[in-house]
Amino acid sequence: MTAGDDTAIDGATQVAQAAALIARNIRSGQYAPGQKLKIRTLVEETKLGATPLREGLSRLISRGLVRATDGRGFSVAEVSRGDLDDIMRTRLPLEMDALALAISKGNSHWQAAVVGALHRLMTYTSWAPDDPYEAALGFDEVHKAFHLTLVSACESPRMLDFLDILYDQGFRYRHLMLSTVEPRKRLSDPQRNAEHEALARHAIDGETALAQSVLRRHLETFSEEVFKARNMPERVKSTLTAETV
Amino acid sequence: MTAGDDTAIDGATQVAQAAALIARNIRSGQYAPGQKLKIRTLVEETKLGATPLREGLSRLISRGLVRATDGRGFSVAEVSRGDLDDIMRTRLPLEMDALALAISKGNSHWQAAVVGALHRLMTYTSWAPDDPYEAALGFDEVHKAFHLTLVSACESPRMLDFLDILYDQGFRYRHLMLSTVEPRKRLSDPQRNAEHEALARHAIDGETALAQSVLRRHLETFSEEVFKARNMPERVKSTLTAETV
DNA sequence: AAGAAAATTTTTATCGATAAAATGAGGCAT
DNA sequence: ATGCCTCATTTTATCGATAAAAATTTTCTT
Repeated sequence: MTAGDDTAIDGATQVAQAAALIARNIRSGQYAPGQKLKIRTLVEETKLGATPLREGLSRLISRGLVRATDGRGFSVAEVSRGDLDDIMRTRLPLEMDALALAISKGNSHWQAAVVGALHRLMTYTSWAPDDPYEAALGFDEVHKAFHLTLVSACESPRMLDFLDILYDQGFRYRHLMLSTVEPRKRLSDPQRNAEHEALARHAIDGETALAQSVLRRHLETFSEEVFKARNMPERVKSTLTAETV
Repeated sequence: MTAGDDTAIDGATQVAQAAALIARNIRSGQYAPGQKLKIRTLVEETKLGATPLREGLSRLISRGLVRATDGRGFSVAEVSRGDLDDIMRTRLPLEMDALALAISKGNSHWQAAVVGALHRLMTYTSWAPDDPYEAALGFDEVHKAFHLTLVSACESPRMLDFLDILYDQGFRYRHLMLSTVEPRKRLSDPQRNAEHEALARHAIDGETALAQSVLRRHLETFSEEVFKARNMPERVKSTLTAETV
């Protein structure tokens, strides 16, 4: 229950520490969706000052993890079925395109990296930490690393950046799901694993169309996966209404 | 030359004002690429406090307009030919997909909005302000509004958000170009206008494939357009190197 | 006169205090 | 009770000051 574990990412400035810490606590579900983030409370939890904390929070806004309402502070971004669908729908064209680019531009160094990332992902359960919370966090990292490595050769900083943001947003849902299902089991879903393997193989073989079709299925089924495990509101507050335009 | 015009976006909090003001000055080229943004100077230019300014700057980081280096402050994001290519390359899959979605989901209300936005864009020169700087800024708004309206019916807040970010980043290049070429003329390029018209028509007619192919050409030629007008470094500093992954 | 070291000036990052705004709790008339 | 107003409390947003870190200039040594 202690939200701010003092495993502070030190060396960096306090603002960076604050942003990293808060981001991690949001991704991991430590800070619940919708929860208010009062600076006073945060100052006590973390040993950071109020000013750096505000700034750290500000930096997380356009990463979609934090919401700021003028005059009434910060809060954790909400979650909903529709929101997860939106994340995956946005990932789809970006990641499909980045994958195609990566396959066409990737050299042997990239191929080696993909093989390595896949290996770490497949064998994760064997070297994961015992603590289930830490294990889940570690899995996220390995899983994210795999997908990012796969597209890393696309040579587009922006696509990689956007994808990074979308992964971070998506991982919250996995954690919410994991909190009900037995962790160990979920971590090594044979179906998903097979997809990861196929994805890596096709990519390395230069089979763009095949790789893309696996990726598409992989992304399209994710929403279902998560929500058959846990019930969640279909819609939530005003996050998704039209005033965005 | 006075960077901080006091036409402050008031009502909102100082942080919001700061972010809006700085964003505008960066987009318009008022703040040059690479230029250092010292808070002390900004405090004098704008009538805002140091704390809100820092926070405002922080919020612009993940929008790609500002860069922060731990311990040595903020600076305006660099520009380069490669960077503009990256912006357009990232826009391509996102906007193509959003367009297809919008066409399939758009109702008559959306169609009306598209017609309206197109009309404002085509007739802009006739009602644009006399001051060339203001005129260029106004054109950006109308142009951005057209493209956003076109995809607005896609029902994906994230795609719209990402596209918004990419437009903002791209507009800097248009302004850099405009600073050498005679403004009036560039604003009503018949070639681009024809493309905008075709785009709108196909979209409204439900001709997804046609609309997409026009959009693709429209995006792919933009980089060339800009750089044949003004010379620019092919690459710049370390913005595009591989350490992003 | 060149280069290293020291001293000075800027500039950044952070703190603690405070005004302004929002929230919540009683009290009071209907 | 129900709705409305006032007052107390919490919380936010902002300021001014300061320690720490960088950049710049000066001084010293050879």
